[in-house]
Amino acid sequence: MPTPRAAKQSHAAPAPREGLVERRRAQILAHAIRHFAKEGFASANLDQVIADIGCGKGTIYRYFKSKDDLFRAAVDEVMRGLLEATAPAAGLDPLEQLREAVTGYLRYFARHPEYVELLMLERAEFRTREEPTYFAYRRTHSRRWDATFTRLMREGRLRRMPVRRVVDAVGNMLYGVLFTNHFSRVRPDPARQAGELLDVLLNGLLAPGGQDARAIPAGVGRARPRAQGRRGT
Amino acid sequence: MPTPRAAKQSHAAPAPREGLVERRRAQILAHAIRHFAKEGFASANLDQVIADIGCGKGTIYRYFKSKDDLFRAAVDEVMRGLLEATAPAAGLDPLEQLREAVTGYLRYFARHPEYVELLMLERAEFRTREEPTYFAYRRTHSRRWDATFTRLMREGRLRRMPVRRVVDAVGNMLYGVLFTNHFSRVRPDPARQAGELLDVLLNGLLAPGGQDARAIPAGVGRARPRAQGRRGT
Amino acid sequence: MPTPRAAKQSHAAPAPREGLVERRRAQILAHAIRHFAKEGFASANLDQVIADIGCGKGTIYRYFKSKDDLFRAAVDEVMRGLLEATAPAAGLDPLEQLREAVTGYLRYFARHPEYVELLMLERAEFRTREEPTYFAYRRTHSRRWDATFTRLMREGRLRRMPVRRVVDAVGNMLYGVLFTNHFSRVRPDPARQAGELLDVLLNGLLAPGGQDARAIPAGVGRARPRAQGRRGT
Amino acid sequence: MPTPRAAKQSHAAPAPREGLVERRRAQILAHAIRHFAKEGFASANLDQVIADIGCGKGTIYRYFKSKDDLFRAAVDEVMRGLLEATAPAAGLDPLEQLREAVTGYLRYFARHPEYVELLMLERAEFRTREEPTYFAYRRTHSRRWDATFTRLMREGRLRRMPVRRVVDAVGNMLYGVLFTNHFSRVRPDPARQAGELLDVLLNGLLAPGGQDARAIPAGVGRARPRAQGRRGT
DNA sequence: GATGAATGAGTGTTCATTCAT
DNA sequence: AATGAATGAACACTCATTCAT
Repeated sequence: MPTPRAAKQSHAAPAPREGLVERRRAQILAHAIRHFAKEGFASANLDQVIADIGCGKGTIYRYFKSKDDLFRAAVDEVMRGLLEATAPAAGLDPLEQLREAVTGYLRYFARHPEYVELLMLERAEFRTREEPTYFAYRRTHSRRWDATFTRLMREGRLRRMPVRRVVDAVGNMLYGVLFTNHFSRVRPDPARQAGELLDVLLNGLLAPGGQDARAIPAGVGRARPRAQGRRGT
Repeated sequence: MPTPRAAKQSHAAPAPREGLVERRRAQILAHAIRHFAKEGFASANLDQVIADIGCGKGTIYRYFKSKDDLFRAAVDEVMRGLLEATAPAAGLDPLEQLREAVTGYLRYFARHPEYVELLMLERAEFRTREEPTYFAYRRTHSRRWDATFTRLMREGRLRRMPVRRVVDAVGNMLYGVLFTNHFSRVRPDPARQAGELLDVLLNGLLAPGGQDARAIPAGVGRARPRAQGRRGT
Repeated sequence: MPTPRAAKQSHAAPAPREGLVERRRAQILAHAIRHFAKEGFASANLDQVIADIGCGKGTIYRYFKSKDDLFRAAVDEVMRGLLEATAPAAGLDPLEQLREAVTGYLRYFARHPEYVELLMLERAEFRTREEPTYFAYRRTHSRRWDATFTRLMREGRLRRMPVRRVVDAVGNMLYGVLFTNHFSRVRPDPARQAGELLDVLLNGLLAPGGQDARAIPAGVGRARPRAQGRRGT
Repeated sequence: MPTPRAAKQSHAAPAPREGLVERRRAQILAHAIRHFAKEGFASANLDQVIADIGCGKGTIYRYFKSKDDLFRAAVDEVMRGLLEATAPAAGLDPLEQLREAVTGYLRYFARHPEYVELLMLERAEFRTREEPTYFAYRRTHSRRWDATFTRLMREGRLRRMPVRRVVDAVGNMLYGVLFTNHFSRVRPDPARQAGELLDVLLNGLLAPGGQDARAIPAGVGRARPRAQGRRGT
């Protein structure tokens, strides 16, 4: 008993079910991410990807213009997820918001270790691209926090310093933690690690009221007597 | 009495110019680093490298077993330099030593921006290797600081916390700064940046004596109501 | 009811021309045999092969995994033909069967002189392989004759001796003739040569009833007084 | 106390001991034979040869013009030995002489299995050469036997047939045995095998006085009614 | 829409040979 | 005579991309 739509698939089926195209794309993307993460960009073989998916070679090229394109889409997908995972929760105290975002960030990569690989790969492979997606993302995204931190300084809760420095401090720390976690075997709990990390960042390493406080680093950068050699490079 | 070196040759004299081999190796390495940094590992073309050097193709293979081997040697070279650049200066106060090391680190990569590329490339290309050279270096190298930080804590100059956390905090921050510097156009002065960076790390972001001090982050990690399960993807 | 093959394709039709793949494979094989025979394995250049065929380089690799693989396939092809050419004709007297097989063998290589080259090449190039294809073929194939010769002995038509010796005598003679024919300029008629060859093998070289018959060789192998030098080997 | 010849070796020693050059040549040749036999011509690596010998790369080229030249010399060396091993013993009955020569042939290759490899390699590699050394050797060498066999026929001890056929029969059988021995695991005693082999060759396979004697093969070659099919290749 | 056979540019690597010392 | 650093021609193999069916 043919359905009404049966006739039109007589010898070539144009989208039998709605959303099939979207699902195909997502399927390809998922497999591609796995392969890229595992093999690296150059070593990843599209033949293996299609073998995994079980489709023909040409099919991938219906959805993505090229291997590069596919890779970019994969990275974008990762970033989209990261943006979602670090979206500030409304209605919370700013510092709580920050803690949530940091936790979200750590949890995101803890759940998808292969995404860390993608981040590295992107930079390694697309040297021509002006700026890696991750840093583009970070630059854009971090603006969300500028106002927050500025306000906290005005309220006297944060020390006064260029707001960029605050944002970068958090961003850099997170980026470093990302890879340290990835390469070490330990898989710390994201929430706990977010707490420890923010504890250091907010309160600093020095003992409170100690002799060094506000002393040593303040001296830094004053005189630099040592010769720098050929500055250039 | 013949010259000391006369005896070792039975009746023939190869007698290559002394140090020629070492210089060749260094020359190849330098050119290779430049090319890898600029093109990436996979895209780097050995034909171009030899064209630059002005030697035959086989020559490279006299000094390095393969392209991989050449790349590894390049990374090792970078690490050797980094170790040298961050060697703790004797006779300084520990925190001054730290400041010197951080400055050395930043200055090293400020002078050789292409080395940052190498670091990324290594991770991207040699996914089979258990641990990237940089992290192997860092793990080994950071032990040098364990004793120092432990003592500072005992003396009450640093807050008491697991020493690993301190070391990682510095390492992660540096690693993050490395890439942020690299991808942003700004090229801050290493000594100044070391100072700012340590200021944040040592003193923290919070205003001294403020309401938040030792409060917010402490609360972190207490309750984690959300289910962690392995959420799927 | 759709055509029988309609069901197997969901909604797309690759539908390659039937037999195209097989013909391609055969075409490549034929050209490869010619090239290998003419140039030898190591010197044979796949670029020239594809130039002859008129296809792209990758095409060969769709059908054969490597140059080695291609060569092996070429030798196998030769052996397949040889097996066919020497298949015993049913219903003939055993000695007539033998004559037919020998003729078939000689005719096969007389028609395809380049196949002799392949046989030599295989041995020369694949020293790691336990046993050359030709000898593997011969070992297997010669079993077909064991029963025949055994019966002939039992019937008193052949002299009693280990059946292996008979089979080997024929096989060795044929192998020798193969190369002698190949390297000398004469191209004797296969049927005539088979007759001459079997005449010698069956009747022997000695004059009938002569003084030497069953005498000289019988003495062989009795005492071996001469020193063998270092036996080793 | 310097010898009179001491002065001339002041800084380069031209042939300190007489015969050193010859010994060097022989040494290189011996190592080369081993390597060629083991690896094949194309795969044999001169670097390994010199490593084995313990001399410099250039040295080989002082003694042999090229790799080809070295290989040819190696084969010639093998043939020289074979000629020696099969030299007819004077004062023996011709059939005894033959038996001795055959035994010598088999013993030679039994002692030096790798020489068999060389024979194959020569043919495989030097396809341009008109005639392989082995067959050139055989052609020349076999003339030694023409007179002998002719005389035996005249004396009625051998059946009358073209003398070439006799010589070839022996030569082909030997060549075949050579490889059969080489590829099978059995290592028969040369003298015994020579006896068995000559027994078959001289007395034939047929039972004496049997029905088949002088019958079957005689009919061979008469009419060849069978169609040859597509003659070409 | 889907397929997979065909393509060919691109490149790492080998190794016989040369020659300055 | 001997050495071994340098050379560069040669070649198998890969894989992203295309397109006829």
